[in-house]
Amino acid sequence: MQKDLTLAEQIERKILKYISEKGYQLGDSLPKENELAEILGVSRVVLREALSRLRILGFIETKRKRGTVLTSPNIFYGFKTILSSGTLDKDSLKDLYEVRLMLEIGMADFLFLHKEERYLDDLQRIIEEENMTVDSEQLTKLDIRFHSTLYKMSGNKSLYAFQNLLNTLFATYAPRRKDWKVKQIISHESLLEILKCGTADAFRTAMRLHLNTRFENMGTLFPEKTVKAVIEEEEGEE
Amino acid sequence: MQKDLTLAEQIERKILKYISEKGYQLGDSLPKENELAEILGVSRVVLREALSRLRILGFIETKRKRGTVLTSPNIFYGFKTILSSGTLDKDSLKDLYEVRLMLEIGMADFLFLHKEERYLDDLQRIIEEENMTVDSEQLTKLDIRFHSTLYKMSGNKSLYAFQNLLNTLFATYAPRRKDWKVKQIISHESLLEILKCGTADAFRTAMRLHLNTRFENMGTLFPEKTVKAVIEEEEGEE
DNA sequence: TTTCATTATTATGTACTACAAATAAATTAA
DNA sequence: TTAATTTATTTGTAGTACATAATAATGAAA
Repeated sequence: MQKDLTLAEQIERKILKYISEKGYQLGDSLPKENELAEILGVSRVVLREALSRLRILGFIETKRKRGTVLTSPNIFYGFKTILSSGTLDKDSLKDLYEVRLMLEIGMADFLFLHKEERYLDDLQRIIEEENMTVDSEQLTKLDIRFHSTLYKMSGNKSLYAFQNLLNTLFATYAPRRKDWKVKQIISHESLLEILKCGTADAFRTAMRLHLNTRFENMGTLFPEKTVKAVIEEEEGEE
Repeated sequence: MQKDLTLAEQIERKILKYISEKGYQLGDSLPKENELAEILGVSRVVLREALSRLRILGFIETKRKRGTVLTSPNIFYGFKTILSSGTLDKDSLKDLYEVRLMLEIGMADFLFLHKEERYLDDLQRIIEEENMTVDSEQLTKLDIRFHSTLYKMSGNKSLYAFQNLLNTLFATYAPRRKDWKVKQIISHESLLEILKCGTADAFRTAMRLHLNTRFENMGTLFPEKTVKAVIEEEEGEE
């Protein structure tokens, strides 16, 4: 196999193995660094590098004196760093933009699965606020809140976290056109109406139409897709 | 703000800043560790920890003697580690399972946008192979290939990489029921037919029906959703 | 001169030690 | 009992030394 792993990377896995073997739960504390280093048979420097890697993935949190405690790994931890580093290439940016559109259209079934009064009320309130303002900036905020509420309503926590990341990303990278509100075919009211007494299938169609401006803008937002998506084989190897 | 960042984390950002300021391109080499440590005014240990963090995110690759070279950050690098660590909690697993369903239904528009003969031919070939076997394992492989081809056809490279990860994940965590093939309402043939001369809207509906077994199985695959998705505010802070 | 094997160089990888800093816990004072 | 202070402990940072591996340089043989 590929044994060109650095020691720190090997230790990283060993720690994960150690955690699962010992049956540690979330919130539990690991042995202190000196002990763990001895247990795993490496220097503290290497151990710390391994711990650092686990920390960036959200597996652990460390505090002085308190030690190393297990936390729920946050899938989007590294994701966030990359997004905020500004080094994301145009293609990846466009990819993410597309993914968001897919998700909003594809989440319909789960919205109906987790439909609750409180969410519908929230949406209703947002719509009412929208009808009371003409301020472009305010409308944008309300629009984000509307869609954000949908993500929350989907009952998918990971998805919600993901969406929050993308919101901040596209707020800077993909600003809206001035006329986005005017050109929308399907309004938020219509979407809410379907949510209340329609079907998932109808919602998908409506959402697709609602997002028409986003689809249209894609060409101008991400003009030069140079690499024509020649996807080479990178099947999931261990 | 939150200045409780460890020095290594600060240096991590400083390095990213340094890279962009110096105008380094992909493939370029960074100064060697000793120099960079001096430039940034920290010890080599801290620098190495920062570099390690960047390496896990895919920003850099390091090799003995050759040094540190810039690489394209892989969004799913950390993702992969978490998935393969086996420490992902049930809820997150279910979340990802759901996300995949959303994506397959929501990708319709992009399939029609990037429709090409070669993809349709690929799909056709897979279907023919399916019709020639009754082996359950073989059919599963072909099913994965069919859907994988769709992801590729979406023209979204990131999405395709993501899907490959999920494939390996759910192959172990969410095995199929014996009768999955029998109970499918919409066949691969039908999907292909719609791709050839249908609409995105029709494809969405068809795909939703095609995935009906997946939707049904979700309850049995992920029984105890303990935490009732009480999503606390974690808006995208910097 | 070309080719191959050997040696030297160099940058990363690992280890050890020492001390700084922060904070939970213990202790003392009010 | 409560608040302030000290103590002990654990992570965070730094410096140094050496191991290891990959490249570059050297030299011998064809």
